[in-house]
Amino acid sequence: MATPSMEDYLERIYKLIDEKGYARVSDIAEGLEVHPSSVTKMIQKLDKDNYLIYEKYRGLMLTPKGKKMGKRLVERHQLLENFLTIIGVQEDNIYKDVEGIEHHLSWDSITCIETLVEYFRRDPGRTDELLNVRKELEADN
Amino acid sequence: MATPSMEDYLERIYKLIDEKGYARVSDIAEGLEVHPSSVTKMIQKLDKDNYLIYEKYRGLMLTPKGKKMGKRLVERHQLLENFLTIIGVQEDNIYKDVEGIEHHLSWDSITCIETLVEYFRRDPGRTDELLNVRKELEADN
DNA sequence: GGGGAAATAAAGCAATGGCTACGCCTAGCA
DNA sequence: TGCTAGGCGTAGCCATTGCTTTATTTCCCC
Ligand SMILES: [Mn+2]
Ligand SMILES: [Mn+2]
Ligand SMILES: [Mn+2]
Ligand SMILES: [Mn+2]
Repeated sequence: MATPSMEDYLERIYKLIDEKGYARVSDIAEGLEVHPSSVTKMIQKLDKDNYLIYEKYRGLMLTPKGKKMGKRLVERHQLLENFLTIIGVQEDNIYKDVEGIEHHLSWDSITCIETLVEYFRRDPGRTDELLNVRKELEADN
Repeated sequence: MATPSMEDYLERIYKLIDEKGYARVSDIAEGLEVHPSSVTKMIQKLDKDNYLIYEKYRGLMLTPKGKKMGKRLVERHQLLENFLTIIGVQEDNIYKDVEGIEHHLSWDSITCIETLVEYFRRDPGRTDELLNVRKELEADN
């Protein structure tokens, strides 16, 4: 099982490879706001757990396992951002909240949230009605 | 700011006082599945942070701050359980997921989830429609 | 007053993951 | 082709968190 931090690294690495074709230590470090030496250490851990193949000074390649997991992690993060956006959470809170909760939800829960997001996507009227509920609750207090 | 573990202790303490009128070290320990010495230590920390007033061998009393926070924590936990239940997460996953995410959501997010739960509560037809979306998605794959 | 249960203190441990300092590699330029 | 700057890696260290073990203290009730 990957720790929260391992997931954050893997997520970032997958995204970098997806967008730029490669993931350098310095880019990972910058993205996660840690020092490069921390990245090297974590990469070695991810290698040991077979998420990627690492060659010193040569870069890294995600294994099938790492690719699959990375993809899921990136999608999960995006899904949760969408979810919080839909239910009306303030922009400035979303990223931090997602960074926190993403590591603590079962895949069962993720699937259910996916369904929920799709539910609101299919009929924008539903979002309007949700907003109405919100307004009523605010008026009440 | 309280750490996740501090929140878990405070939540449990509030609940015990609410249900039995008092919170003994051994009950707290049992509920959280830790040793009594761990409880004593954490109680001292909570005392230092003014969530409660602690007298050795005499028990503890929540301060207004502690009461207020404890109440919010218990309600937050319950809300999140309701939320996951509504969207169709399996019983067996709910407790663990809630235990994890509850510490990582802003109060803004909590409020929005409250609204969402109320949205489904007001019209059970909405839950049915959500279930329909789910079935369609399942049929698709 | 004594026995036993409950609570506390002290010490230490393990996991995690960050940082600093310094040394090593290599791409790319001179 | 050799140098070197900057990227990368290693080693050692530290902070945090929260738990355990063990030993001692206190309380309560007989
Ligand atoms: Mn994260
Ligand atoms: Mn993320
Ligand atoms: Mn919890
Ligand atoms: Mn809880």
